[in-house]
Amino acid sequence: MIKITLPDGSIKEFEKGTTPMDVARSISEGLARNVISAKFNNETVETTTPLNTDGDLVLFTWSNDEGKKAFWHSSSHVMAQAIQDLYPGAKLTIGPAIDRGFYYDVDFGEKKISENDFKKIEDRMLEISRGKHDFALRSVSKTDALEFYKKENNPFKVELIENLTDGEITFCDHDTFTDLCRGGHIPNTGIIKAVKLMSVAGAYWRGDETNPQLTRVYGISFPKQKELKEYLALLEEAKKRDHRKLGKELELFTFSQKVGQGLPLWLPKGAALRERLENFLKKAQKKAGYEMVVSPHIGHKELYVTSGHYAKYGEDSFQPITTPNEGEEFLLKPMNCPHHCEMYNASSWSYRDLPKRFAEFGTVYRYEQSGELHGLTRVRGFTQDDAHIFCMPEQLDEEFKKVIDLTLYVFSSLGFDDFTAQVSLRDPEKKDKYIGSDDVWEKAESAILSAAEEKGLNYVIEKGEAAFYGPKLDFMVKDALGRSWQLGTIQVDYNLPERFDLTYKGSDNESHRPVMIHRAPFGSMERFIAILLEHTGGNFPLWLMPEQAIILSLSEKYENYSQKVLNLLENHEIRALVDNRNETIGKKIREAEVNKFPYMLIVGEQEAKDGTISVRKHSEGDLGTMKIDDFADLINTEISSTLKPFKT
RNA sequence: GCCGAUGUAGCUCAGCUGGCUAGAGCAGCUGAUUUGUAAUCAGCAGGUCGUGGGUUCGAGUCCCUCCAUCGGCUCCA
Repeated sequence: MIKITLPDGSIKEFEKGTTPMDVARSISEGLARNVISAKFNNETVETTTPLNTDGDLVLFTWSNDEGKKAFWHSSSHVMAQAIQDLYPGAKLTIGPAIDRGFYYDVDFGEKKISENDFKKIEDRMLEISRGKHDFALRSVSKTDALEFYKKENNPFKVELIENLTDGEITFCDHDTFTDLCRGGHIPNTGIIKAVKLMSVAGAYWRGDETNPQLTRVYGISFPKQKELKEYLALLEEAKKRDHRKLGKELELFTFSQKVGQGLPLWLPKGAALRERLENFLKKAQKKAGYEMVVSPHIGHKELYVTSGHYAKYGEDSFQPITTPNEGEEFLLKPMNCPHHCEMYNASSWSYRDLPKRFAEFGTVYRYEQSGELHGLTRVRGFTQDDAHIFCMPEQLDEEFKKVIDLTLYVFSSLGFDDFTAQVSLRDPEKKDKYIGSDDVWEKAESAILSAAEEKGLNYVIEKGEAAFYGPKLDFMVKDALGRSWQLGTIQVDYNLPERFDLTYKGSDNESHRPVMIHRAPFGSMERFIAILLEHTGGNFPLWLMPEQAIILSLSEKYENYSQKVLNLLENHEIRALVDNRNETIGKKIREAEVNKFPYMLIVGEQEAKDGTISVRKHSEGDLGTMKIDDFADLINTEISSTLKPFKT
């Protein structure tokens, strides 16, 4: 007999060789019907894996992430089988589950696959599913595994197997199909009731650009048709929050083919919104001891040779501008740090002067690959809310933590509570990608980790994601479609101070090297506003809204009174405008709702007589009649509930 | 940059297998109406169908180039 501990702490005894499915059945028939995967002693097992020791067992259903993962992973096997049936000679590579669905990377040879092929693959998948084939995992020796795929003439699987250890290789069979697989399947294909292929894309073998490109087929599947419909409806909803669509509708920004791709044009409303965000941060930064600086949009090539950026990115940048007479080379500024280093070098500093915090809303230009550009989230010209802190090594910890506080303040003021902190360290396997000594990197990395730890951040560690000059702490936020974007960033840098020979005089009257922190709480104005748009659906916090209210006159007769109301609102520093068009009040309200005005103030005969306004709140409706002063109080209360002053 | 898709009026879209002067709604303009909480009515105007080339008696429609956009990959100082 073995003892199985369930998540609720209860312990049950079973015969040796019992399976997770048996355990489920012993609890209830309902659970047995719904269980689709399991973990035993924290390792993924099949529902049919015999259990031979005591241990902790967790059963998963569709409602768990692990259950979905097994479901989608199994679905990718089914898709692979369908593809092999329909396209003999197609070579399979890898096919994992992802956050939303699954994909399989396939080498189709000469054959091109497009969306037109989806229907028949989906149909074949459903046909396989209906066969209710069991998934069965079995061990194979390395020799047999290699022989299997050599016979299939599949170099990709052969390469994968060659990197595996003999004795740990498993194949998974279902129906007539066999795949190299480490496990984690649903009991049988029958519970896959709905499938949809989403898109095809090119993807490089093993993620390496120099490798052959494979065709990646994305799909998603569900245990019920209804859930697929709901998922597709959800995607449609998400499209409505797309910042590119909202930005156009709300007249915040635009792009022009003539101006050039990836170069956003900020329209009056968007520019005003940006300015409010900038002023908000400037105010907090002032309190936190930052000083504003300004640097030019181009810089001498030597500047970037010194910083090391030229060696790293020179070839892939916008190419230098050459002066006509002297032949000197200038680069469009791709980052502000070298400029700020030279500003630091303009004076000599004592340890008493540090930390020195130079801040700048610096517009930079980077030659991003054309296929990478994406609305406002990935552009070629953008403005960083940049600052560089020059401090003594012993001040690093405290300064770093202060920057975390500032970033958290920015995020909470704008309602971002669902971010992930990511500590990006260097890839220890590829040290040549980075500059600086091991010693310096270790210091910087441990400084970040301890600060993140001390601030109680819920963080993940990503190796190989560091900048070439130092590790960083990034604040990641998802867009409407669930894609993750880096917003705020804080980076520790021992390298630029070295390269620019930055010094300060210590209390010992000796010259010392300061440490540098690069930081941008928004990241860039462009990306931040884009993600904010997607999170709020265009209903920004009231303090940020381009217009906070619109005065709707009942007819042109009340033009004078509308104007008077507008003046009063301006006295209260409320941003408003008047809609005095010759249209019905119904139409004016509808348009104001569509355009997301937070408050609609309706004025007619009654209001003009009483000196009041009729207040309607966006998407909520009529709030009744009130005095202007009361409305101003309402606005100010709402603003102060989200926008609190920064406390150092 | 690579793989796949898309590009018709300011916006959202229709235009079947190539065939008269390319359509609609919204927005715009003009006029009527002077309005009480999500679209008043009528009229007018607006497009060299992304670009350049080709096939054809004839191209928005078929083929190729380039540009831009969308979904991914790679990249992201």
